[in-house]
Amino acid sequence: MQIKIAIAEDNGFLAKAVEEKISFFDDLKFKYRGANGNEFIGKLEQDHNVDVILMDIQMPEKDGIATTEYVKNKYPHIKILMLTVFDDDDNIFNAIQAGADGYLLKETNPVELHKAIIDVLEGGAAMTPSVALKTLNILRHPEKMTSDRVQLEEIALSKREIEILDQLSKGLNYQQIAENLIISPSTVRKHIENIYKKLQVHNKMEAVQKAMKHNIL
Amino acid sequence: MQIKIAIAEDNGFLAKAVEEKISFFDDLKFKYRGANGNEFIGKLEQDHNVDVILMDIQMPEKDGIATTEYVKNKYPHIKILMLTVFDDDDNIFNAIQAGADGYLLKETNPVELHKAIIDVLEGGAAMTPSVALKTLNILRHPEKMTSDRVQLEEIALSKREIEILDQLSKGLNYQQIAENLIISPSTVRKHIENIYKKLQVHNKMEAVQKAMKHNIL
DNA sequence: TTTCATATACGACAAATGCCGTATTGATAC
DNA sequence: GTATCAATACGGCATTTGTCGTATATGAAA
Repeated sequence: MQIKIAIAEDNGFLAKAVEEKISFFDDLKFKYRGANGNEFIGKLEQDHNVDVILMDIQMPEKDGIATTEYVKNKYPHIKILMLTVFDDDDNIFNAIQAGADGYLLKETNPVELHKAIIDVLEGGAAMTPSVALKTLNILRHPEKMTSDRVQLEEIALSKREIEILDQLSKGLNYQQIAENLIISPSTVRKHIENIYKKLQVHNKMEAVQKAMKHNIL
Repeated sequence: MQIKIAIAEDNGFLAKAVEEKISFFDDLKFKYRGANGNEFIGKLEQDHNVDVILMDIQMPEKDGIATTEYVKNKYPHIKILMLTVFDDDDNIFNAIQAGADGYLLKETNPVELHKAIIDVLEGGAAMTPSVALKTLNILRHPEKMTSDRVQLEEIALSKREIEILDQLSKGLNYQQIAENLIISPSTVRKHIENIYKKLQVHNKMEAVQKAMKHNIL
């Protein structure tokens, strides 16, 4: 028996790309697509013999979060995989609250998409590593969940800089960080100098505070 | 460059099995194993040139959670993957709080283990679908998180000390704090000296981190 | 009443930090 | 093919911090 899949996605090109990924696998069958939340729900009401829905978040009329909420309420057995370009905390959190069974980024390759579909049908959850990381971060800072959770402007720290900032936040000094990362203390200092410039701060504590506020740490 | 892997696992057979899984891949290199938390930490102190640690939870002497906490504090750059048979909410939650970068069940096959190792090294998080599901469930019921959990021993800081620590945490220096509290910088320094003694730390960042951990701030 | 904790304050010294240069290499972008 | 960025690395210098020791005043606890 083939797994029946429906797509909710406004962008025609992206929808086609996803359809194509699905077509690679014999056990997957694309049924229909809705170009926005309301249109999709309309089609679903007509034909709800669907196993998995691949849902975009940003859609006109009714967005993916609201649509997920509606569908999960009326057809709780249908699995929903969010498939989106947005991987910010807010969207992830809201999608989970709405009842999504997984959260994938659009760059996900066909094999991973296939695996994710199987995973959710077997009762698990699926997420790309970067999203998994964000859910862990939310779990690590429960106090932030209740609060407003306003998304601040992105601050572009490099991977190395975040690594160093993380160690700074633990109270390690330049020497120790240098040893851990197997680089020279001079380099650590230079990295920190650059971090300060980017965050517009002037000492370790301010840097860590600002980073936490922006959910970088 | 090969990825250097250490294992913390008390059961010899299971440790061997994991070693074997690792040996399938040319880009992975097994370095050493500790049969309990303390033994493992001993070896790690000798040789911390390790990229990823595969950590069991249930171990004598010092369990995987406590060991993870210790390692993450001293070597925050080293990635830790929990590899265990327990997939209950408490263990998952505690492992995440301790700083684990991923949570895999022992039945994980070599290919998935390999992918998980790559994922965490690339800065993501890795988890098996059933665990991912549990984290989503925890996120869906945040009210359970606020409940007691683990209350750490009380630490008796005076009112003045807390006041100073609070300002420290904002990134203010001695001079600024002195002005705010209308006392001499010398006094601020002495207070901070006393705070360090009480918290058994040696710099601002550690003091603030410890205070936050104990809900003083 | 005497001890203890707290808050106040200063001096000295070594270590760490913040801030300014400059410079090379490799990867990515245009 | 060149410009930009990330990561690496060093030197210098003023400031800040961490750790001593010492000291006085006050209120609470023993």
